[in-house]
Amino acid sequence: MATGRTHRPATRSRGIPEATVARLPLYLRALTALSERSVPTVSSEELAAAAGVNSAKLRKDFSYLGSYGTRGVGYDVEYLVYQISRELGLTQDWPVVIVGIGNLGAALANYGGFSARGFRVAALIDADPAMAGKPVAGMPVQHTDDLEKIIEENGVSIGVIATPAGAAQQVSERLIAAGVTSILNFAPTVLSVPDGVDVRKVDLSIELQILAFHEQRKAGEEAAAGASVPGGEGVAEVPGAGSGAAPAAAVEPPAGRAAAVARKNGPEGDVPAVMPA
Amino acid sequence: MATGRTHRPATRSRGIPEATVARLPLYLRALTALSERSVPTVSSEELAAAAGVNSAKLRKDFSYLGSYGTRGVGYDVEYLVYQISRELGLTQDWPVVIVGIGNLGAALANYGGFSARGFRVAALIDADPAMAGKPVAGMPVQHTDDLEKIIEENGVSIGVIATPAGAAQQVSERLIAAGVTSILNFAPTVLSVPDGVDVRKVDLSIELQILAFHEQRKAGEEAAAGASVPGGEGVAEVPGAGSGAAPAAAVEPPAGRAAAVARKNGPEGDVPAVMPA
DNA sequence: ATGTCTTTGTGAACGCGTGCACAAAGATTG
DNA sequence: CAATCTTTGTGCACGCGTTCACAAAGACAT
Repeated sequence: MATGRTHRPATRSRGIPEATVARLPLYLRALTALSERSVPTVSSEELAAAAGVNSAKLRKDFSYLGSYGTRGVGYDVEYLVYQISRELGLTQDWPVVIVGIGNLGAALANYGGFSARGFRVAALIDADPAMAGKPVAGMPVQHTDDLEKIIEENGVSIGVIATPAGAAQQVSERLIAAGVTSILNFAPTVLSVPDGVDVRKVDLSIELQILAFHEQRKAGEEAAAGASVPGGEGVAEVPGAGSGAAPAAAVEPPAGRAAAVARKNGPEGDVPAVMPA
Repeated sequence: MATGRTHRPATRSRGIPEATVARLPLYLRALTALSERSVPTVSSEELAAAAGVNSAKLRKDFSYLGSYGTRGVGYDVEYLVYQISRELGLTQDWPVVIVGIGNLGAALANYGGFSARGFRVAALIDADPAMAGKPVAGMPVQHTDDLEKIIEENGVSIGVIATPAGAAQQVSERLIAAGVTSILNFAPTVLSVPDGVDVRKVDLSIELQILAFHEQRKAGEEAAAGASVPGGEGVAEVPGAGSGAAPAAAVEPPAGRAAAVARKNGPEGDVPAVMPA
């Protein structure tokens, strides 16, 4: 999953553990699918399988919401859909703004999943004057100058940041000053926000790096365990055809402990692309 | 953060806790920024602040990697950058494929963060024949028919799925059969994969739902605590101008316990958009 | 009405992650 | 070389989250 956790640690909300809250949308999705197939009831076992979790965990999660099941039968699908929706606040309409209409921002604006669940894109905002007025996803992009006005007029409390990293902190401050109290941040930066403001982070490159870690570990284990293909430097014609991955080129050797003290910009030369990692 | 966790629970890899691994990319980013500014060393306190974590946590995290600091001084930036890069496997080149070149897939292809950190987009794959050959991010889209061939020829072990929900499971199976062992899934579905395959999930609508939960809770607390604005149904002229959010319309009342048994498609009518939630 | 069978709801144990607080280590100064 | 000061590395305790396992509750059959 590509979701980091930037949350106040404890503050168990109304007794519902944070971990449980994070799973409720998962259950809701599975239940919605069942509802569409007109399935009247489900057991914890079935629903857990559909959501990809342990059935005991699911039952405990639901127990925090109340006793909504019937022993010997299971859970009423429609009823549970409503209860979870209500608990998550999806029975309300949440206007959101997307700031930063680049590749990602435009994709988010076009993403159907938002409107499908009670989230209404109230406005698209970008700092580029050339973007102003341009329609994206059937909606004219507005300029950053009007950010505060837009937030207040629409009663927006949730903001999505899809700007380059450099602009994210400042944008978040303006959003918060205007009344936003929840932020979904796609920019690869750590946002510092005052207490009471929730930030959730989606960072694509971090997710890939975590995968790379496990991938490397797998490759290492494999090499260590089965001592097959012993010819270390053997010329592999078709690299990794089949199982094991085949990393292509090695990069940048050590560089010596505290050697390079004042190097202007190391060989790792991160020329910041559209959105630097 | 917008990252769910779909991971084998324990299996502490080589003694490095999963939670630590998830933070390493964060440290790496902060360190890279310092490196670019030619800062030679940092204390755990400074680096922790830059990464947005507790300094004790950071030191403990680094202790899993080894003793790379110098007491009384701090950590050598360049050296630490290398060590973390190596630990994460970023000193290798990781070819990835992106499957599903819709709005999101195209945005991902254009996203600079990938190539900036050792991840090379080896191919873009889409099931739509009309897309085949079309250039996206300076690279021709290839058809799904060639998926296996592409994976094997390029030694790809990491796949990114950005297809509609309905296609994701099947795509994952083909990727895995062809040799992919790590998947970053943007489709709103629970993928079931064999042991040994890592899946990380990025789900935009889930992140928003979690924010909505907290947002609702804040609004509730506010209403409960400060009994100001007592006129429950009072007509708010400018909704939520300033602090509290202003949810607009209420949706779908209860529906009565086990009443609606066999409803074809509830009022929640989820007409699946481009990417259904 | 009684018994059986299914499935929930939860008490309890365990393990991981976090954060405090401090001793050990090394740099630096006199 | 000794004293002081800074900062790391970690032992320990605490709390959250997960999982097991089972008693209680209700449906259903007889």
